[in-house]
Amino acid sequence: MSFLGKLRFKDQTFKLRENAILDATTKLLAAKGFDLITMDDVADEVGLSKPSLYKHFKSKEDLVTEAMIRLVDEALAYLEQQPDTMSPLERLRCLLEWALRVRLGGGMPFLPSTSAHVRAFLTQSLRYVTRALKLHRLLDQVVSDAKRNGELASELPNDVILYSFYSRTCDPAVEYLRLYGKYDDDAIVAHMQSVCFAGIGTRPRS
Amino acid sequence: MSFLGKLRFKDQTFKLRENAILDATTKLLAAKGFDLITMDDVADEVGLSKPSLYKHFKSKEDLVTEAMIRLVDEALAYLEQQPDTMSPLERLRCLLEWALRVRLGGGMPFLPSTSAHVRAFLTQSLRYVTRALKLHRLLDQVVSDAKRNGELASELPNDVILYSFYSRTCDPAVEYLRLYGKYDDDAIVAHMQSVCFAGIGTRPRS
DNA sequence: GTCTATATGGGGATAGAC
DNA sequence: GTCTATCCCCATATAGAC
Repeated sequence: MSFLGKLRFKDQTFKLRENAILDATTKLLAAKGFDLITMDDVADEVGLSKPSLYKHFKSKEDLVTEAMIRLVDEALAYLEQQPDTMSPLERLRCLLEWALRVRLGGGMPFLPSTSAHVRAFLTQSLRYVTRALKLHRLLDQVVSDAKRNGELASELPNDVILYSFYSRTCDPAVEYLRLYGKYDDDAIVAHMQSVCFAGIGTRPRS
Repeated sequence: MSFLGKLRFKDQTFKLRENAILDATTKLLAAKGFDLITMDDVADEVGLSKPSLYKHFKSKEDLVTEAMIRLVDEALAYLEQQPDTMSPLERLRCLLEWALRVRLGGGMPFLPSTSAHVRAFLTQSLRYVTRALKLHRLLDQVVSDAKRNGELASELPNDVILYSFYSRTCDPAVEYLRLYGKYDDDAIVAHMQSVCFAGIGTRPRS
């Protein structure tokens, strides 16, 4: 609860409620996607009425934007918390694991590939774009380091690696593996990491 | 036009119009996604009025289902047309290239990962599911063959390989590479194939 | 089978009382 | 700031003339 700082009591409860709303939004977004969510759904999930929602967020798009911003902030926080001793490759492996486990736990993937509409209004939000860019720049540096270390394919351009990495965090294969493959979370994470870094082709014998 | 067979003239024009509608639907689906398409959009694109659309397809969901079915049929046709001399790995490489080029040309990815809603009603359609399953079984055999040949990672289960492969055909990385990476189609296909089969990690020296 | 015109319903957003 | 009740747009789907 440290994020509350020294707010007055009323402001604290306000912040807490806002976070509860964002939690519900995140959960519903993961489950149903933007277009299938109604503001009534969110209100019901939080145990609030719809008009109260609009006191906190001025529109559905604004609400979702804030949820996405919070998610990127969490990713940034996760990166910063990694110990300096970690190799670049380990950083990426762990970040992928973190993102996958967030999803498997009912959270959201942090790339809005799901909907052209969502992508459109997110890129309109300066606050979102700023954070996304910051994350992108940090990871770009990690990728450069990893290539220099010989931990990532130096023949691939950085952006190819990065976009592929992002795509793995929101890969629909995860849902299919859980639904039809009946794997548990650990197995799914392991397989996704394996495919992400080594592909589906034959690997060199170790 | 051989698909028209020996239909009477009226039935032929009917079939042709139906195909034009499906073409428009496919194009719009790729561009905007299911939720953002309106039946007016489709009608305008074909040069028809909305009620006429409903003479051909009884609902928006039905329309989209038919478009997806046609797409899976095209994938099946593409597979069958491959020469017997092709290795299993080559079959997969070429199928991936085919799917990616369909997308890059304004077409649709053949996995409905885009929307929970779309996935829901597609899996309700027996005709769609039947075809999707047929494609899945065919590819499962190809994967088994490739593993036996030492062309694919034998340590990965078939379904992990297959779902990963499907995901590459509708990978959002493609759009990002085109939009922000400024790669041409050939480069995008090459990079996506490279990442799909060898991952982003260090590759063995050749 | 094609059109113009219209019905229907759902969901985003708000008015106004408390 | 929270609620109940309501507005109103928009998109799916249809009625009915030709």
